[in-house]
Amino acid sequence: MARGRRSGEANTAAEILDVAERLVQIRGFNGFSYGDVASELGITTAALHYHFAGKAELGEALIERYASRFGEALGEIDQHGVDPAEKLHAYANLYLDVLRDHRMCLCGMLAADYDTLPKPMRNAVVRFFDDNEEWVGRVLEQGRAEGTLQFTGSPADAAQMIVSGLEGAMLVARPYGDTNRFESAAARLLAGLTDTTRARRRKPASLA
Amino acid sequence: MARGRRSGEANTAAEILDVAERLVQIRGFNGFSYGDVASELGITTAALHYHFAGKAELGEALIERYASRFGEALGEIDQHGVDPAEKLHAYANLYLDVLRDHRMCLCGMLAADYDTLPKPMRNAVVRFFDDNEEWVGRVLEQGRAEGTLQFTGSPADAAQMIVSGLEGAMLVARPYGDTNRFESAAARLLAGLTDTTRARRRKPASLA
DNA sequence: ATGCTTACTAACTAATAAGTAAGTCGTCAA
DNA sequence: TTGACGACTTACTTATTAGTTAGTAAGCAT
Repeated sequence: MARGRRSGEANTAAEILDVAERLVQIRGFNGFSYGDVASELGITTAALHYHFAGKAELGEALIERYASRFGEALGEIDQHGVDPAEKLHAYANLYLDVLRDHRMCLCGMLAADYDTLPKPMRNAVVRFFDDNEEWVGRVLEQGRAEGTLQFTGSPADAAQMIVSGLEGAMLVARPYGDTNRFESAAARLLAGLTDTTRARRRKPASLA
Repeated sequence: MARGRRSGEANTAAEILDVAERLVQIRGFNGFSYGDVASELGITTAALHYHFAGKAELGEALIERYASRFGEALGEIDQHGVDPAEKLHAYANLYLDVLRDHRMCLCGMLAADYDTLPKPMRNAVVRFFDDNEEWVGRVLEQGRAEGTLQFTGSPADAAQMIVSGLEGAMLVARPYGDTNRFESAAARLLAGLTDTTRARRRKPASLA
């Protein structure tokens, strides 16, 4: 035990990730520095460089951990939630929990910063969305097969709208500091799939 | 005339806003510097400070101009678009035009950066969303009155979902570099309002 | 022609940024 | 008990940041 020298005695790498994660979710990847993280933990920036070679590597580790936790949460929903509609609500609640912490989704924030990110981080961000959409798509497919969910077009397409809709609802809710805004938008987003009075087979409306 | 001394002879303040606007939309407010703008225009950062006291003031001017242009575009839709459903599609196309330029909505981007913004910029960002939601809300109200648009709850609530849904669709589409992603999500978002078993075709507009 | 204003530049500064090299201190395995 | 290792710190460097100060060239009004 007590492998470190610091008072807290805990796993410094994990603490760095905790602080950096919160800062990215609140301030964006270009809105925080190694100095911010270090001073909050009472260590030096050199210590950060010891654990994570650079900001790029820290960022990668951040997404990796976030995605894996998110994946675990999805697994838990799969185990507990029976009804696809319930699964979707549980999924939206994952976002709500983040928002309640006054945070943006890590990857939603990084999507905004996308053009400034190192390539490995970019790839990891896209993978996060891919994985999420795949999971939501499977739930939608299941719901349609069971007859409890209705939507037009492919499950993948509908999943894209759900995921990006939730991300957008978080994005806009934060400036208002109002979780109700998110809850209302999320509910409306999902209502379109569970409302049985909605049309069943309409032509795929096109923009423009 | 020819009040400036630079070769291009044009309005430097407007050029600064043009460059800064693009940089914010692509890289975020913390992802560009006075130096970036200045070097792109072939002037010094001191010249930027002459026109805009600081980054905060530049940011304010950016939002003000963007919001006013957006407001003009909404006014044009009001003049030309008869049908509320068409208005909504025209509204979504405003976003699509931005995305085609590989940009995020200025205020969507600033919503991500919100916690790091000076207070005047924060207020201006919220005002942008308020104005947009108000406009969309009015269109929804009109559509419901005409019977061409259907939705539950208040128009303001539904407008919130539309606006944040479109912002999210832009946010997520950019990492994929795929405007189709946005178009598909936007169409689906609006389909929920126009697409019911009752309204198969839009009826002739009885109101302007 | 003189002075005022506009639109800048050159040349700084102080603060912060990420990153590096070398050394220190405690723990553990042999 | 020693010496390797892990987890740091001290003390830097180099680049970039926003911002300032003083000066200057050109045009305009009087």
